[in-house]
Amino acid sequence: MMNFTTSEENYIKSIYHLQKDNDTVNTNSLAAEMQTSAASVTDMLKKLKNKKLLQYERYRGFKLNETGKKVALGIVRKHRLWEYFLVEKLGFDWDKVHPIAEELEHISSDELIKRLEHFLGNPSFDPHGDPIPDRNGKIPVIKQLSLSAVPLKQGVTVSSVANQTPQMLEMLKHYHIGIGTTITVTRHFEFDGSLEIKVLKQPACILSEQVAKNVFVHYDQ
Amino acid sequence: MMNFTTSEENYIKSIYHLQKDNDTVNTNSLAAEMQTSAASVTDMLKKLKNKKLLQYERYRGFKLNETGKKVALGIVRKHRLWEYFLVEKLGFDWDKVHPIAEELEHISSDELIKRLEHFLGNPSFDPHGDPIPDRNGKIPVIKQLSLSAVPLKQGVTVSSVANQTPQMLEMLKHYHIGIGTTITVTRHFEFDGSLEIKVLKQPACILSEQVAKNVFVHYDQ
DNA sequence: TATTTTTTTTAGATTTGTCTAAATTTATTT
DNA sequence: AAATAAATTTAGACAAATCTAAAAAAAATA
Repeated sequence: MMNFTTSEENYIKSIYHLQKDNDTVNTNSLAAEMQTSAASVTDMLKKLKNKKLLQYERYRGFKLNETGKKVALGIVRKHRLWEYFLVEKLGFDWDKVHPIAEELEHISSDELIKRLEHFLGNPSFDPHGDPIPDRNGKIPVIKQLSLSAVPLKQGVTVSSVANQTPQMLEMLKHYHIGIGTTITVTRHFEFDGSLEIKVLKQPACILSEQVAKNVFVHYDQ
Repeated sequence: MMNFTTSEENYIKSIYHLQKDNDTVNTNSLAAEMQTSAASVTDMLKKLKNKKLLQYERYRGFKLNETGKKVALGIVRKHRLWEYFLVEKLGFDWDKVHPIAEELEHISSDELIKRLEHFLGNPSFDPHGDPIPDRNGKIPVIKQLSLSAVPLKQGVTVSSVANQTPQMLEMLKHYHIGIGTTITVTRHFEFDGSLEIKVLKQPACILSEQVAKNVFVHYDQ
């Protein structure tokens, strides 16, 4: 496989996250995402097109092709394995690991990642509940729904968090909500969509609809 | 503390290794060490002098000042902690970890290194027997001597290896010699300075003087 | 000591990734 | 459909890290 600079890898990763369900990405949104200028994005798009990682017609937007997606998945895989390491082995709080994993994901050795994965016990999900692609880019899936859609008195387990800003993670930590936390929704307030929930060993508390929409869960069995 | 680019850090580290006992370093030897041109070295020296990390008068050689040495020790510390991690936790052979640690040593988080050190059990020596500086740059010392200077029939333990080229490490692996290996010198051939040695559970073998000089040991007690 | 050799530095380019400002293309609104 | 606004690209510049070739300084030698 080819080698990429840290900067190229960061662009590839951001495009991957923006295009999600295969939507075409536009220059300004990538520039905003990466906190850079539209001109810089255009410059990099030319390079990545030359390296045959994306479809791109000027003024027409762009998206990663199959090769580009594979590269992106490799980076995402490294990022999430390192996050798992930082939380599970080094004891970091889950809301502190992102910037460190942003650096570690660019370490190039494949052998390192293979061994790290094995050392960690081949985890399928990172500390935020995001799936870790396997060596072939295959992503594990679980059936999950937003906490805001959960029926009353139904025990559910938190499986991932959509908005992963430090602000959100800090807030969830305050409510003692993390991946694996078991939650029961006790009331649903029609007025503003807020929820009263119960976490084991914690007093009942109220979550705004905005928060609840970003917390994803699966049913306990 | 200040931040440095990967390139600056690599120069600082190489100067540190070359100046050893505080000798002045010259441009060509640093260029050779870093496999770059003398002109590039001069360029970088100007930058590092501006950042007040070294004494440098043109045409007169250079050496790290106290600030520079502290920075260097920080990088060496990270390198050796990562090597320890790679060997002890991920199961790498000791002759394979250097290039990976060269990348990992530039990851910037201090908190990461603090936690990594604790996770590893605060090791004092890396897998090649080199001392790991502590958070304040203090380096642990042990009394050691070259295997070539060990008296006959005296049990000694390998504590470090001076020449760490892949070739040397490969060779020692072949002889089943590593850090912590117990060795007894059984004969000393005057003719070429070679040694006959005995490693536990291994047949006796002959080491050239060149190899023996690079293997450092301490007495068992 | 004068000359030659070696070492080091400077001068001027090159590549990568970035920028601002201007030009161009596309989209939106009267 | 013109005119205006928004999005995108191009042009030209800059900083970092590197290079080669030429110049300058120091060291070695005759």
